[in-house]
Amino acid sequence: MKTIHDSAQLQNWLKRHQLDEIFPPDNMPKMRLVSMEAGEQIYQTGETLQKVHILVKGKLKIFFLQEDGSIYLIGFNQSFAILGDLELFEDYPLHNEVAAMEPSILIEIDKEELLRTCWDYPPFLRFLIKHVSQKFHSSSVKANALSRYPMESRLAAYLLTVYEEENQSVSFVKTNRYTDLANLLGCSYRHLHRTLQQFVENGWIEKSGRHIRILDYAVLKELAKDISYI
Amino acid sequence: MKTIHDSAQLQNWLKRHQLDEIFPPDNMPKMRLVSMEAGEQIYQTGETLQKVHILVKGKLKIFFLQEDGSIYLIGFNQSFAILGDLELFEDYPLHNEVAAMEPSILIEIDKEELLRTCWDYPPFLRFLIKHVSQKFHSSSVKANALSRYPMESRLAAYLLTVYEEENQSVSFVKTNRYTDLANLLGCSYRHLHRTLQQFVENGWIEKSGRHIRILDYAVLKELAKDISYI
DNA sequence: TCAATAATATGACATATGTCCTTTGGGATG
DNA sequence: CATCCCAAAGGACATATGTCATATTATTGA
Repeated sequence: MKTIHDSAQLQNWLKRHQLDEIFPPDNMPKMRLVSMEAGEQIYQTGETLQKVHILVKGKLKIFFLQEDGSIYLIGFNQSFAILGDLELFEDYPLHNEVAAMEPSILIEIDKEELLRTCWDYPPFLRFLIKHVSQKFHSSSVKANALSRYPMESRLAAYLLTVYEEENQSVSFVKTNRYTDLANLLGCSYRHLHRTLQQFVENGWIEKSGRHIRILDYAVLKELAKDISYI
Repeated sequence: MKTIHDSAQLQNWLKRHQLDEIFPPDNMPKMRLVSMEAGEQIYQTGETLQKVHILVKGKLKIFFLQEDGSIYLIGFNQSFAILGDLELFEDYPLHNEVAAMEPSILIEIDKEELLRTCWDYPPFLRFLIKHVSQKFHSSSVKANALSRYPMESRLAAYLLTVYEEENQSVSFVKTNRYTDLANLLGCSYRHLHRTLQQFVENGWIEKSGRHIRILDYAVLKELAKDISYI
């Protein structure tokens, strides 16, 4: 993560996402513009929140890291998102790990600084409420969907999401270790494998090592129902 | 739901739960104190939020009602809780149904009134953020737990929760139609029945019609792991 | 390059859960 | 009281998913 020393650009981003409206003009918190390269990660697991980040450009992947090291995909953030909003007023230990999927630009604000300047600024507080409410809503809808569909559907949904979000151009889904994918989908490695193989046998995907090519987009879409990892 | 015309008592509740601190003293929203009898329900499903309620005394049961009529238990609220906080700034159609489990007292505030008076009042906004964040957190922890344990555990957790929350004195769990319970637990009627029967065979519960008596509290507790419906 | 290690691939079997169908019992209703 | 109906109870079987063991392949480090 590198700091971009360019206050004009910072102003630009603030304007573009109407962030200038949520901070008190006469008491702006100090912020830094930072860039992340594709693949770069912010590790925060276990600690308490120190900095709040606002994604203004690029795409992020959000993980949930468990004690045993296994990883769950939570979702993707694109163009605009806030990281750390939930933990701003409540000191939960962080569980999320964030990785940039493409070169991304974020605004970084120190938590204490943000609280000091915006503690009493209603537009900021309303902004926060809106975002947390939205997160809550989409997360419960997602959780509900995830828990009631079979692996087949969840896998289809996952493949489509990653395919669409990550590298449509290549029409390949690159996975990490399949063990991680299994954890992410909430099933055993064995079962993931079985299901993948079944997809291959049905001609829906093509698989070589950790590369998966989507062959029948429509069928997967049908299988995925309304599940979405976004 | 009956209105309690007693402004002294209202003041009393506001003080007791430190609610006087979250409303602007010079611009208090109009509120009504209302009482609910045990068993009484507030139907809100499908509509958009009109009123916000703050539970100040008693106990509430929160359900989620689906289009097909099936009902899912979301949890219980006791002594103090806010209903409608999520929908205050975002117009989601309501899905929750609320029933009083014992005589309860709530403060009722019209949504528009609340927004008009507190829109710019930071203490109220911060109060809201805190509560929504907490809800979010506990709900994702719960969802995670629920999705990864077998029915046996979820059933045990459910029985214990209802037992503890609802009528410990009688040591009976009264259920509604078992079909509803099955939906609530996210399984088929058949499977619920099978699992209940297995509990009976193991001597953990005693079952006659829709009454279930808990016999082995400890074993169920062990089974329930960290699942909680509260 | 080769051995050591980690990850993938797969078979066999057990368990969890769903679907379908039939029977039974209790309460509502005429 | 007889009848009807809904929900409970349960049998039979199918499918989804997990566990364990083992073989195969890829990766890495000396």
